[in-house]
Amino acid sequence: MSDAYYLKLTEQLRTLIDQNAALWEGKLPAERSLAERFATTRVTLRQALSQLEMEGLIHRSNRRGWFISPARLVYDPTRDAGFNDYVRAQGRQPRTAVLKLETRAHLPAARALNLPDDQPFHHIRRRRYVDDRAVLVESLWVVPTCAPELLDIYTGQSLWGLLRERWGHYLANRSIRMVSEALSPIDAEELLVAPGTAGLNISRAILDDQQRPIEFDEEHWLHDSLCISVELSGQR
Amino acid sequence: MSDAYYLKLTEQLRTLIDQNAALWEGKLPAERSLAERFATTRVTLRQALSQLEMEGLIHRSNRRGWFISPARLVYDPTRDAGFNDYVRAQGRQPRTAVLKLETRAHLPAARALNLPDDQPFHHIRRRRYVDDRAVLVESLWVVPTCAPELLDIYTGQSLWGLLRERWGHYLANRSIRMVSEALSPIDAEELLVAPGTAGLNISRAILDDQQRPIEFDEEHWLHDSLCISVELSGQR
DNA sequence: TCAGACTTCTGGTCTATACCAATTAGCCAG
DNA sequence: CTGGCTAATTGGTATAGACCAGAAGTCTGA
Repeated sequence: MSDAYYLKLTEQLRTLIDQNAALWEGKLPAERSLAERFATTRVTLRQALSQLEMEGLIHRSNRRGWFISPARLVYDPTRDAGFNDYVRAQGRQPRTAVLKLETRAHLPAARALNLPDDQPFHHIRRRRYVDDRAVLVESLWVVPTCAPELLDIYTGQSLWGLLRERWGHYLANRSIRMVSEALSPIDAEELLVAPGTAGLNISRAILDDQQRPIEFDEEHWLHDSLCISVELSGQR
Repeated sequence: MSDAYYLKLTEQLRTLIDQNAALWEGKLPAERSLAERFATTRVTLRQALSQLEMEGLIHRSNRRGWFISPARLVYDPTRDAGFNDYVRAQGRQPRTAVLKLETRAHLPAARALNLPDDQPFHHIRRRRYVDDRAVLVESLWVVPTCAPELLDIYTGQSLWGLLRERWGHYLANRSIRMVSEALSPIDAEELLVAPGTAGLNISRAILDDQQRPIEFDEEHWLHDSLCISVELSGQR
């Protein structure tokens, strides 16, 4: 049972990776050569690699091979510090690419904000990077009356900052949901990973201090690239 | 690329499961019979099943086969409502089994609470069930001076309730961390699943209102059995 | 020097098969 | 009906080999 070869292989690979991380510059040797080195099949080798992938030690990019995963980004979804700020605060390099700007209806957003099913939203879709690795894609659905000219002026900055400073919205009530998932083919492609890769879905519904709906957003993270951290003090 | 057969198979299985959920009483047919039905190999069939497993639609128990996963439990790790309470509030049946009671040092707990490495703790290890399915194992590490006779009187009730009511502790400062993981062989065995199954690690360090360390705990959940939900309002 | 075509390498997918060990189902005796 | 043994079933693991398409590296000609 627990004497399965692929589990031993997993351990051997783990130490091998530790030792040669610098030498390999973050990229593992080809599967075929690793399989040969351990005198096994690619199938079994891949089973072991998948274990390490689930642990978050390594990951693969498209068809380019296996890479050693960098340290996880620490992220507090309850704070509205901008992505750029807290990535830099951890000594990493953030980047954002805007993938889509449009206005249309979206059922999950409508449901989450208690609006009619055909309610239109300003939709922003963007991909975020840490040190040039794409780690998440997200879709933001903003109630148009809260930010009328949003799509004309948006160029990749912090949306919550805009909502607060330009339109004076007070993002008072946030309802946050986190679920592990398998990335959809669409999300996976935008993140340059295989469809079905493990991910984490974080979505928020945001209302102002008078319970008026403002925004709904949905983030799809690579599971190995973040560590969620929440600090609570005082009340209750 | 996206025309892979196992992805189509995944979709076919998804609808097949939807249709026959009641008929099968929660347990899928044998892999060999499913593979035959779809005229493919067990290898490919298992690849498709693994996809659905990652999505959280199905799961497997030990060597007993594939089962349809029940709805996720909604869980707010920032509240200290007892497990039993919120499981019942969702119309499910909770159960707890105490696996171990001991006093010893534990490095991660000491680190998290800023105590010396050799600091001893009262250690409680328990397994929790929802509707008779084991969904998590957890270890609690309590500073002995905060609850001297804990191990003598503990019989499976709410630990936080005890700390509050019996010893008058005010659990004011909580630092929570959530990370996806692959379940260790030990955790996996205690949950009756295969080693390396996808899981979610939730750990908390708890201090009182004067920053005195009280407790550290670490939960290992099956990834498909929970939906984390946090509600925030007002401040900031 | 450089863009573009060609070749090689490599990961992604799939088939076919086999053995083991744990679970389950069936059978039999008490 | 029950307890225990046996046999069939089934999931977990592993081998060996194959093809494809994308990525990377190489060569060529302008």
